[in-house]
Amino acid sequence: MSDFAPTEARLDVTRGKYPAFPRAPAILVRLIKHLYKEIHDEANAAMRPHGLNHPEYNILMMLYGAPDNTLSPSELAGAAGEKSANVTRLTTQLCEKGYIARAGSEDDRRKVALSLTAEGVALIERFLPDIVTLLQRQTRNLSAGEQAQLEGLLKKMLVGFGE
Amino acid sequence: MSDFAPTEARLDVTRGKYPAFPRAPAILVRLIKHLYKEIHDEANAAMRPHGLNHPEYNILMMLYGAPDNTLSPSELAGAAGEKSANVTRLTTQLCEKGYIARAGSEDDRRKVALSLTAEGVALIERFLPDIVTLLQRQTRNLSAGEQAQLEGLLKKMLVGFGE
DNA sequence: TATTGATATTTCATAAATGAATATTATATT
DNA sequence: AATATAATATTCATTTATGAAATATCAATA
Repeated sequence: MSDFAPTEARLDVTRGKYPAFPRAPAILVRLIKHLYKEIHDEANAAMRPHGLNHPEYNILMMLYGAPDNTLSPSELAGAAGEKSANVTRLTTQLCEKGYIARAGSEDDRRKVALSLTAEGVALIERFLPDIVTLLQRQTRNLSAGEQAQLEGLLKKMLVGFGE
Repeated sequence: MSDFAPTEARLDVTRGKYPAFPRAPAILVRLIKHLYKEIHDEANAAMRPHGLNHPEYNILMMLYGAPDNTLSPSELAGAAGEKSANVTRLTTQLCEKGYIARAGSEDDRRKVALSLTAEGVALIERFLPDIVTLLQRQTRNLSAGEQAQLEGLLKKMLVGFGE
């Protein structure tokens, strides 16, 4: 599932009817959407054998990337790109599975500290080989230089949001 | 919401613990995810005044881009990047709202033809100005050349999926 | 022509995500 | 200090999305 030609053809039809429709931005947005869906689906499939889905994987990885394996729900929401209500649900699930732990924060009693448990870390290190394989497959068509270039352009685009 | 520095910091922590984690691919995937979430949220917000959400918008636009404003559910699923079960639900909703119509196909009676109604076309042309504005804002940090470059790299990456 | 296998779509039960409202604590202002 | 404002998390009702199974049709072939 990676033929983008039909998408371009549809865009041409659209522009025939509505010439103001901006070709390049529309294509970019559609490409990002398609890539994300693929990433999401493949990550879901890769994580299923481990009893997780893509968003849960992400939550765990954000905590794994925190210096002390701990983040607050709002930090986690920003890091994982999830809405806070969803973070509550996801972390509750992960707590029930024993991979993370909840604790109140002392300095700011509004905050909650979400930390990986030893089991959580063990799980992560068990599935990471699969993820490494997946990431490398998903980017195998791009050279190192192209990856760097793409990274720069995506970052630049991202800055334009929410301002 | 567009500061990507914390993401990179987290990736460094991750790589400190698990050096095999590939930096560039991981960053790319996270960037795409963040961009998609922003695109999704902003499109949802932009479409709300028109009584639609982002996936419904997409369905309509895929039909608008079809030569005769008609596609089958499976074509629509591929075009919009939605699962077929979801396409059934979305198109049922849009039918109920009067924007698209369902008809059986004569040559292949398994197929269903989904077509924009006149109302559907009118709706699209009512909201398109908002979308044009949105698309231009979302890509305003990229020059035309950069947009073309980004398009090329994303397409190249997309080819790597599902093979 | 039966039979087998593939394709197209929908149904259904379940899971996942959202927006709005709420409760609680912190911070700023007067 | 009292009050208003902002930030943090959660709850809840609703919407949206998923995977697996079911239904119907077509296409090939034995």
